[in-house]
Amino acid sequence: MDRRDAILDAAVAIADERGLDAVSMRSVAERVGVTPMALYPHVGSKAALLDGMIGRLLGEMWPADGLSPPAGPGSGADGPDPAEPATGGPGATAPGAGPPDWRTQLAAIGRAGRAIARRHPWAASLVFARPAVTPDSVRAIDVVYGALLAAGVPAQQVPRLERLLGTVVFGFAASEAGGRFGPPESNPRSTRGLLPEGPLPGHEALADVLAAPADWDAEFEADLADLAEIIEATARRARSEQRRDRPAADRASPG
Amino acid sequence: MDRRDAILDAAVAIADERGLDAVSMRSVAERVGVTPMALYPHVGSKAALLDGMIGRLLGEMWPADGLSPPAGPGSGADGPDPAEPATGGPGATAPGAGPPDWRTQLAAIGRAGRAIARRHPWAASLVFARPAVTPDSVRAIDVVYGALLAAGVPAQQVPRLERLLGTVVFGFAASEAGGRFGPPESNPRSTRGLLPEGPLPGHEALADVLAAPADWDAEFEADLADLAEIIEATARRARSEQRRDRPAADRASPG
DNA sequence: TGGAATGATCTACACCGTATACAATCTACA
DNA sequence: TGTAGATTGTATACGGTGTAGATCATTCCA
Repeated sequence: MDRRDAILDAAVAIADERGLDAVSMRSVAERVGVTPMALYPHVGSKAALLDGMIGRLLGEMWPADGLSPPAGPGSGADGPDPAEPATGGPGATAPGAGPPDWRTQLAAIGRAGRAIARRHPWAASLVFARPAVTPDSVRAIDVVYGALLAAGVPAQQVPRLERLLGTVVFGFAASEAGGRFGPPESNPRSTRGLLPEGPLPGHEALADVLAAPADWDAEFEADLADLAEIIEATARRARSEQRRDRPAADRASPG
Repeated sequence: MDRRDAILDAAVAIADERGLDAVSMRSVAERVGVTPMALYPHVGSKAALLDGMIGRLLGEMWPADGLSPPAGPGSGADGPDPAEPATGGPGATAPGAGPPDWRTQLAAIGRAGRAIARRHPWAASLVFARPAVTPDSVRAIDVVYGALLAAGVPAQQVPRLERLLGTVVFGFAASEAGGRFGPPESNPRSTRGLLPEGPLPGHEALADVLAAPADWDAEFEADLADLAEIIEATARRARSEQRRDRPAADRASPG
């Protein structure tokens, strides 16, 4: 194995076990069995090491060979794969069936993203904190592009919807991991949680709903369904406009 | 002014000027004119200080007096308010007009959130990194609840859609600030950007679109419009189901 | 007037990222 | 086979970090 990969693995393992703050050049070096300064020829800097860590995670999603998804939930990623609601990999297909339709494909990609973020709770916020332009992420984005095009989304809108999808998936995961979604009363470790003084008509009207515990799996699925609805509406709108513009002609690329 | 507020102001100012990494107990203390350890009785710890900073920002959004939005674009938030595309405050109304409809209200809240995140680029990622349950954020959430209820969203779905809205707005802002959206070639500060080896059919099919520069303002507006569409579809669905369940009766609160 | 509480200070500790200088090992070519 | 060059690891050191601990000044209330 490449020395760089060993370093990245050590860093990911430390982050999983003791949190992202525990990832220091010294701790990683110690785990690899080397002096801190020995890491620099391989990773360049601490920031580049963090970049490499998220790249490594996206590598879990699309192992190495291009577009094909992993064979199954335990295909050598990083240990047992607990409690995934639906599919194993981002593009998982029943063997022998045709190519998956864009809905199941996008939903699977979204679920895979959240699954990774749950396995590595430190990752989601990193995705927002630094540009993600590693080869692995480019590959992942390309698959999403393909699914959106297959759904009939016009090319103009595809990059935007890809970004929106990523924002929702990783934003959801980051909120889950960071505690943004947690109710205040479950977080009594500080003097926070004191309510504002003014009236809160919205909260009062929703008292019943807010009292019930939330089901995050269900909420994520509902968000995915809403995103699919957006995609479908966009495709539908494009189809009707195209029909109106050119009733029965071949389409030429504009511009 | 409370000493705590002065500390928070100093921290925010430092983050605005020199980035979040420049916010240290020592730098903040120096700006306040005090020893580092003197901060601890007021803010507790560095983590709590960061919490307080994002609370302070949400305080910009809803100044102090409960639900009423700021009177106009320059109503004393934090100085001049540069380059806002549409409205001034989250609930801005033309004076004398009726209460704003939920669409403009939600759009204004979203724009205000993004505007804050642009003024303080370090903030958006912090929102994801730590739980946001300050009094100010509770107040902000309450306004969103009200708008969603006014749109006709059933109570069951209101908290989820509020979270989805916040995820999209802050996720967009964090991506903008963190560089997740930036094209790789505009980020040449490292040896990243090397493309994967396999084919990228999606990118090839979208070559024209990807070559054009993106308009982030327009993209944000499009995302807001899509969210509004989701909200409307949810409300519409709920109305039709309700009509089917109780053909001509007064509605009683369920549960 | 006398505690007690609060706020601020000083010192110190363990840790951080990494610049710099140097030694060891491996590679490629004469 | 010998040697130059590159690559990889080490040792040391510097300036920075958050904060525990002890101490001192001020202020407020009994």
